[in-house]
Amino acid sequence: MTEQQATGDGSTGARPGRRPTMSDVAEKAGVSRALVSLIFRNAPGASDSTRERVFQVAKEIGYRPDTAARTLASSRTKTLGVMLTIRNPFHADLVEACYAEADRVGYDIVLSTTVPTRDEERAVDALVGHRCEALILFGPKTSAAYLTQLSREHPVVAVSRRVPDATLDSVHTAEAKGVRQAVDYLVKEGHRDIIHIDGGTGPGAAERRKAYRAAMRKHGLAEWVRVIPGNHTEDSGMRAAEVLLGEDSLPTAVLAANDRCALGLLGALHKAGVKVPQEVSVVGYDDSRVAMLSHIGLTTVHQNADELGRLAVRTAVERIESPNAPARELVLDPELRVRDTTGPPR
Amino acid sequence: MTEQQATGDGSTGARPGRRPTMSDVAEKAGVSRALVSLIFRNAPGASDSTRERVFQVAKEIGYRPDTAARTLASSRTKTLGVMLTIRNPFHADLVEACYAEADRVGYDIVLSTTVPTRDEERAVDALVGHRCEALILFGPKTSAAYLTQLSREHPVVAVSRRVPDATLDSVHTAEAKGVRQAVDYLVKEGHRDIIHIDGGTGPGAAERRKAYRAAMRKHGLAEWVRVIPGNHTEDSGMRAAEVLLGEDSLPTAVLAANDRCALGLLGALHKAGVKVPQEVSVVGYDDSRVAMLSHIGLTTVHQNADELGRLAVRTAVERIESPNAPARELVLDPELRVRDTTGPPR
DNA sequence: GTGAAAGCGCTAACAA
DNA sequence: TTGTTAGCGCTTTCAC
Repeated sequence: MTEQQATGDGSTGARPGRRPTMSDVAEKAGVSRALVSLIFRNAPGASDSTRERVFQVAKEIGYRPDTAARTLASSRTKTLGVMLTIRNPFHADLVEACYAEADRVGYDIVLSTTVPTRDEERAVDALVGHRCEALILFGPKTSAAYLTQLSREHPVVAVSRRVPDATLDSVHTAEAKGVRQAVDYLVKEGHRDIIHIDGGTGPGAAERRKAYRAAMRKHGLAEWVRVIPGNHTEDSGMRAAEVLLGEDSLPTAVLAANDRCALGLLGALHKAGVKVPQEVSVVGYDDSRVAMLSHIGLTTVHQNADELGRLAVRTAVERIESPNAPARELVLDPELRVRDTTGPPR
Repeated sequence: MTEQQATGDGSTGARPGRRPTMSDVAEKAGVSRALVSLIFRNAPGASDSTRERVFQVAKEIGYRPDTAARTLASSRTKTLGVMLTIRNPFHADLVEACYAEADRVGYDIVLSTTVPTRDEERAVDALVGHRCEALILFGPKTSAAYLTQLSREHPVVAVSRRVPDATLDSVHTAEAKGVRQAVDYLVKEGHRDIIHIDGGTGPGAAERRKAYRAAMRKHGLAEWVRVIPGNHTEDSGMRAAEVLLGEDSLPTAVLAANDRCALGLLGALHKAGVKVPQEVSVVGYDDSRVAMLSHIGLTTVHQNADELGRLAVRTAVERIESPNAPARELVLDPELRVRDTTGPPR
């Protein structure tokens, strides 16, 4: 690393001076503080010309409303809290959809991510601390008990996770249906030795596992059922590949836990010189936009992120408005998207 | 979509009731409010047993400190604001590194992302509204004037973007060095027809473009210089592929704007049946972890995200502590990582 | 449109 | 350890 002084005037301009308040704006614009408040909330009661002048002055002196003060003073924050895992590309798709819908319905969004050093509980605490009016949790892995408790205190919407017997709203895809489509398709192509890499405790994993077993049984393929432990990361795909490559023969098809897992698997297979789909077919799950742009078109079960995000926000807002309405479970249909990583068995 | 009532007790438990405050905790624990405050700030002055009891009670009644009130009351928030683009996988790497370092130095982080419907200015406003003590901006594309103005009002650290003559701190990679390494390597492999897909207004793009031209000239390859317009998304890689595939012959090597661009390019080339690296060599830039796990090992210029994030936080904190110190520019050396998308020309 | 006043839930400083 | 006090910057209500 090299360090150099920037070529500027030798010091940052950042004056530690007092940050401008609403009073400063009011004074400079020659109006009352109440009026400024009203204008910034864009409530009716100020003329257009005054409005404009106030905004102008605010800009000049660099005034920005203080969210903390605003939050504290008003009962409402008009804010939705979203918990996500920043490393998950599918979550990025969801976030974009949430913002779009939140804009439409007049809510702000605050983000809180889990990272290896920051668990879900901390992420949620941050959101609650910011007084979000509802929490939208992307694929929470925490216990059902925790979720239930949380939902007693705040409106909570779980995305991509079913919470059986829940007192909270959830929005997710019909996991079983997606898996069934994938298995049906593979069987139709002629596959029998179809294995599944498990998603562990990841969202939807249990349903997918169960659906895989059921679908295999339905096709009279019970004896071929095999579930390799894993999770929803690229790493688990790579590990699964290691396991498989260490055995006498490869299965003819693999149903990965999700796209990330499939990507890891593909990478490892490629490195080992295994041809996809000629030697092994691989199916993902999610159809996150990044996966779509992967080197090779991944056959995967499409989840409609735009719709999922939109519904999550809509559900959250409706829950805020009617806290006592019955809990709802919104289920979207997935859709198998056949692309280039699948074909007939070798 | 299907909608069903959850199988729970028919209603969310979310009681719209008052949220517990510090006073509630104090009362229930039989101590003073001041003591509770003190305990939650983990300041000295309470016995361990009291501490424990207070936390216990807080948990029971579901109390969480109110960030807004806390922020408003105290002059400091101990919070760093990070602006990112959620769709950018490299930013995910940076965020993780920032959290790790922030934890170490006792700061919180609040995230604000740009999405297609939310520009950088809005993202920054949100951060400032939350009274972040410093702003860390990942690859800001906004004008230098805006950044300069902003840095007059708040400590600002720009990551992955040089701001010439700046009054703000920046942390980035020596772009030119990375590009030079890539071109040197390609030339050594025998390439001459090396083109560059431009990163447009993206962070580092101008430097990379310039360095590409310089490196080509240095090798006496000035007549081969060719820059295709683009940006830092997968899409631009796909578009560039379209352009190239529509011409008489392909270049033998492509230096993509970044990994995402390279990924898009690879996907499109693959679909068109073009073999990489046999027919075309492709080099990315960033070495984001996702790219590493791509189907094929991408040759790319590695930027040390962990170190970049760590330094960004460190710089931000130092700036908060000494607002008038001279602005600094921290430059990390990149490193070419040769993997599987490059080889000798056809 | 103004001006005043109360209060949001907390911090911070003080005296007890 | 306790209570008290005075704000933090804003919203909200009210009379003007």
